[in-house]
Amino acid sequence: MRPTVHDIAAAAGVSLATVDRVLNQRAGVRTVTREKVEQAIDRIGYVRDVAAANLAKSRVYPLVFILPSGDNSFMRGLEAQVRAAIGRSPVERTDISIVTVPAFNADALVAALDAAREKFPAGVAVVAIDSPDVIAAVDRLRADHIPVLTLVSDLAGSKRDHFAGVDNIAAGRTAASLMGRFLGGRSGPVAVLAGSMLVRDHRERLDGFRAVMTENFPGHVLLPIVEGQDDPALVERLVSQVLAASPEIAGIYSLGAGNRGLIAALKRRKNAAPVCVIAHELTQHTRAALNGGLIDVVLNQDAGHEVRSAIRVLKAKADGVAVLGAQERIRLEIFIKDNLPFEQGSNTEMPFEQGSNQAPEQGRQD
Amino acid sequence: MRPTVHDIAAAAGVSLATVDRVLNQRAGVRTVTREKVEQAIDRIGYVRDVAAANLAKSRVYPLVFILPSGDNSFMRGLEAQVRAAIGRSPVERTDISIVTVPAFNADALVAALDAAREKFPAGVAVVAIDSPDVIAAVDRLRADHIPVLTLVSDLAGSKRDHFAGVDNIAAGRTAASLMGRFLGGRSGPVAVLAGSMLVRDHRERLDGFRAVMTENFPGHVLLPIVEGQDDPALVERLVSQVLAASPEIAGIYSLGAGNRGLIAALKRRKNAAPVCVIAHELTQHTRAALNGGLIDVVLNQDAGHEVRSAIRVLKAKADGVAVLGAQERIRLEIFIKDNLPFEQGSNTEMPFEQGSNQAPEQGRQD
DNA sequence: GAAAATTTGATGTACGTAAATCAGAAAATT
DNA sequence: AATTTTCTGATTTACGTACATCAAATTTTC
Repeated sequence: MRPTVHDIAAAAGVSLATVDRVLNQRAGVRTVTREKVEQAIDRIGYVRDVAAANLAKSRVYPLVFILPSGDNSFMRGLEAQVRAAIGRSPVERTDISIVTVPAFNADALVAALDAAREKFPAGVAVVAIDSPDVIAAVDRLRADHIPVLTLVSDLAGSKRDHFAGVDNIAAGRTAASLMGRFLGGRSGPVAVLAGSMLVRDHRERLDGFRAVMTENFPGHVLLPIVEGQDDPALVERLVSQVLAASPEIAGIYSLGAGNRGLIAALKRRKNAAPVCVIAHELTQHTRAALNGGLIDVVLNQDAGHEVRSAIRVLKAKADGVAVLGAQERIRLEIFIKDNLPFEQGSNTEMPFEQGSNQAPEQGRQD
Repeated sequence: MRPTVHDIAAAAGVSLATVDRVLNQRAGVRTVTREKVEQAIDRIGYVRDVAAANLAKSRVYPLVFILPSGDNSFMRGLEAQVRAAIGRSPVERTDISIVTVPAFNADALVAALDAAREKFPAGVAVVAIDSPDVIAAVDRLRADHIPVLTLVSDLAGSKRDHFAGVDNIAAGRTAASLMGRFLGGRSGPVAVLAGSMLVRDHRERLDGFRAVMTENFPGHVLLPIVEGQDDPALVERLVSQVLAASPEIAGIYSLGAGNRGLIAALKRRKNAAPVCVIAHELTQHTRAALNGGLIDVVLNQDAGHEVRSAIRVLKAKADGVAVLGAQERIRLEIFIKDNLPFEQGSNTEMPFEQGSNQAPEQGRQD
């Protein structure tokens, strides 16, 4: 049997009330007594039963998610995952609010972070823009002991507690490596399409891509970076211009969003030499393009996993408990036509029949 | 506030005791009363507080993991992950026992399954061998209402509740697609190295690989399948023979284990034409070979994720509650030299200081 | 060495559910 | 209508922790 607070009391030779004072750092315990209790705690290997503690506290975790607004399938998918988490709130004891701010606007983000701070939430998750003002705003939250987690794009130099997102340098390197090998002997320049150099994830992807291309595939010239602001309409115009200007183009690496525009531009480009296209984030559009052969590789981060991980980590940070590092690693998923997962509709297995504890007869629908 | 059993009682106009009888399907409730209660339950949207219920029940989940024994890095890694889960037992309320049986031995597996059944565990996870006897043994467990989960290799035709593993047909297809594209213009036959055709995961990988190779890359002849029994020593002998017999070989797909032997054989093969090598499972050996350029791609399934998912699913099945399908999808990870994750040592972030609920000062070591 | 301040103990209630007991009410059977 | 059987209500204890209150013991201060 796992030791309880009573066992601590007995082991330390003190009363339950004193154990409670130590465990929950209440005042009024002499240092000697506190040490006696703490020694007993790790002597008998006590670990607080978080479930029971939360029950007693009627603990809820008010969390704030700050996401960019705008017409961006990936971010809207991310928001949908947060909404799905809101649906699980009663079970997970969370109270999640979503705040959207204009994309690539540091001032708006700072305002949102400061507004969140006023409400003293148990944690804040934010898709960060890399700027000193944003770093300062994040550090203000941390100064108030509010855990902060960066989502998708990190914020180096800040005091944020955790980053839930992929290794974007590795993503860029992977894209370059696959691009180079897929192109094989073919020659021709390669275009890189980004959203904005203001966000760290885009910069890191570019750095990784450029490093591997210049080192391992110097035969392919990199065309000047195109910044499409993650906006499908703008992306389409810009890509069309690039394709017209460089008809001998061999590859395109789209490291940001707005791929709808990229795909539209590619579709209008008939009877020309094949282009190797690598894009980020699996959406209905990139999925269709992958199946249709317009895109060769999609690099993806699972938004659902990111959101669930973010919530787990923020709750753990709020409670001051450790997180399982391996579990919270966000994988860079590589999709080609052949390993596309089925589109998931309703994604629960074996719906729960209220009030039934019976083992189900069967349930095989993976 | 989330509704409780008391709210059900009030809403249905019955007593708490009756609500309890309905919720836990105890005898002695008239059908009309039961229906009245059930209607009240979904009218007010009651969801059982699993944490409180487990607390009241002092519930523990005895689980059995049946794994193949033998000198196989992947399986030993899987076992290590189960042991790690045993370390978390007090927190997760599990009581896990590990049973190892000789690999590719259906009779031994059946015996282990039947032995597990005697102990009436809350769930059984098994790395399945595809055979009618094993299917029958699994179905005997299910007949006793014991949830069964197949791990790594599935068991079609059985009544198993869930499969925790990757889509192996997609894995084979992915390997073929990458192989074909990496080979580019180069010609030459491709060798396939398997463990045994007795396990379904190996067969499915082969099927997927073969399908894409013959359809999209008919220029490459597939050499006869080599079965190395996942045994490094045997694999080394067999691969050396193949390399000697077909010096013009262009690619090798190792879809099973025992890659230590493959790597050793490749190392001994000096100054010959480059071979594109795709292998499964990231171990210290394949990782080193990937970094060293001996292997081009490693397809992987995260053993830690598989084990944690298996435990979550078995607990859910034992309680008859729904599982989050998306969360339990085991990803096929594709590793090339450029996206190898850092080797994880101790994998917890911010060790918990006993008895402290304080927010930590900082913690940035991703 | 007495008063004041601090520390400790004892005890009770609460969180939401499970499980048991026993008395009483309502049905079904004769 | 009386009896048996089945169903329902009321109440209590428990799980492990949090939190509050008040009394008693100990230490500190003057």
